[in-house]
Amino acid sequence: MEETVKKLNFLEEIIEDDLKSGKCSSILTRFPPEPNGYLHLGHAKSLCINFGLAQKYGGKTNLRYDDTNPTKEDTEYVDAIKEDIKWLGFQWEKECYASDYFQQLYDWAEMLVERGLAYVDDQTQEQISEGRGTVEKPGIESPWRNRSVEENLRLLREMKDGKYADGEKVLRAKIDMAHPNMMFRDPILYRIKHAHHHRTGDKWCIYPMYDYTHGQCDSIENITHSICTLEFDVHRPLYDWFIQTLGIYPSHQYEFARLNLTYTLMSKRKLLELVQKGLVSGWDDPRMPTLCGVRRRGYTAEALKMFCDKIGVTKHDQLMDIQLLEWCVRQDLNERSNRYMVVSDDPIKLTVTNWPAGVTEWFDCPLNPSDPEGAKRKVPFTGELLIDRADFMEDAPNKFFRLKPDGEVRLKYTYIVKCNEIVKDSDGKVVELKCTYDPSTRPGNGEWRSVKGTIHWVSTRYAKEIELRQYDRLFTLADMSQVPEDKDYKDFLNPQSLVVEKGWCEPAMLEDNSGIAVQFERVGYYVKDSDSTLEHPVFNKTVALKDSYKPE
RNA sequence: UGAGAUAUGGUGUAAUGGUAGCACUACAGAUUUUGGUUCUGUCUGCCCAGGUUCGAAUCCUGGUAUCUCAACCA
Repeated sequence: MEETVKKLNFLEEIIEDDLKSGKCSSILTRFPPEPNGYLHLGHAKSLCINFGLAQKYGGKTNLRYDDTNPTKEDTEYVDAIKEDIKWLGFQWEKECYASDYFQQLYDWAEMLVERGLAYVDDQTQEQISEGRGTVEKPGIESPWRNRSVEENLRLLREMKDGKYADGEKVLRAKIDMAHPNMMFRDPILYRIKHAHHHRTGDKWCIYPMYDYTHGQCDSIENITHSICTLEFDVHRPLYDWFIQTLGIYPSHQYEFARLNLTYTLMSKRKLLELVQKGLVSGWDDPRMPTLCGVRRRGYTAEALKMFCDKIGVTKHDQLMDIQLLEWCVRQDLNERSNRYMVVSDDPIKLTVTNWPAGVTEWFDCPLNPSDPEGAKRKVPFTGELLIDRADFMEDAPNKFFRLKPDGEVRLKYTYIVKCNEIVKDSDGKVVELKCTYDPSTRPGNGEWRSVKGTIHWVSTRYAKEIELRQYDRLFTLADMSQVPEDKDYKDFLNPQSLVVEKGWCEPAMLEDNSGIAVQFERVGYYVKDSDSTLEHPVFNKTVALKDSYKPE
């Protein structure tokens, strides 16, 4: 009866070692989004790691906006990011902004200039790029590299004071133009941008670059473990260089593999393009992999966290099968979501010929069958019903368990009916089924009788018309990070990703505000009522039935 | 002959010199008032080649493959 102890991932090992060795007495992590877009599934992983680790080891996490590029950032994003983090159930210790530290960062820049470790470069962007060399060829030094400290200081101050136009000059660190790590070939520290910043307004016209900012911000906040994705691996030596050179609190950077999902685009830049070009209705379009998108689609925070827990934390690239995410969602929703019966699209009328005219019988049906004694909803049964067209088949194969001529089927939660007669229109299309019900099969009345099939139904008298939206994957290419060179990622947009059709539901569904939906077999239903004021995510009913039924 | 990182079933993830395990997927069966859920079973795996060792996914040597880096983005 050994308890299976969950193994530590490599970050947990590092933290436990640091705590044990006394390198730090408690941990402080940070979540550092740039407010230039909405959070997506990839961020969920980062969130779970940064906040989760801190929670596990009794530490804290700061929310820090990496807002060093005013031309791309906006308060709209700042607010949306907070909302998404809260929705996931995480609480940050301090809300910080890189822009809070602009003055400190600038003072350090002057210090570097004074120590001969930074200079103002007058080259154009193209010249700088050329001078940097390539991964295989060393770069060459800028002609401005050896200006005097006094001149550099004067120029830097003039840059700050707005004397120069955008792009005219930059401040660069003076390290090594032949360094094997490209990051060290005199990285740019400051560039001129006469742009309005969402927080500092017009106070600054020079803005620090990421590499010059991130480590110092971590250090200022005393972040013990700065956890980011793998592509920042090559930046780490530079991260350390600034901290060492400045002699400030030694934060350390650790990297993990970012999350990739099959059929899912996870690039903020491209998601922004989808929004801007109107290919989706917005960042919260339920087909988007954004947190607000999947939330609208009915995914729960618990499911996302379960998923993040399952995918682990490693250092090699991962392409997760989206089916694991969907499994987590079903797993969570299966126990908690309310279910209702819905009939979709082009239904068939089912008349119960031996049902007394005008009579309605109300059934108490469980909202969730995993708790049969739990909360109930009232469902009206009458003599005229609608069923899904897919639930009837005239020439049915043996394995078809639903309604067929002379066959029996249970109308979920109510009676067993038998199909006696098929009514067709002039085109031969089935328009009505005349059935008889067996009163002895009423649940709770005597002995229980089993039939092979159970189908959903709604009463024509009480049914509410709704809009059924069926969502599929937005993209058709399994690995969206591997779009072929000659193709545009938008070439792989799935035209069937959203199918809207008419449907009818039982009345109780429209009174439900639980906001919980479910998705089965990669297809989810999302329901809007006719006056379009309420959106009701709903537990699907026959989607799985239809999809998993394979004739022959 | 640039630097760095990483290699375990189809996909992810464990193993810290001692029986390669778990989850998802797929397939098969049982149960079932949703063809869902649940339960049971099956299929596939240590990048390659040497070496050390009684014993190697793990240690050593040499290969190979993949990813990241040449934005005044983060």
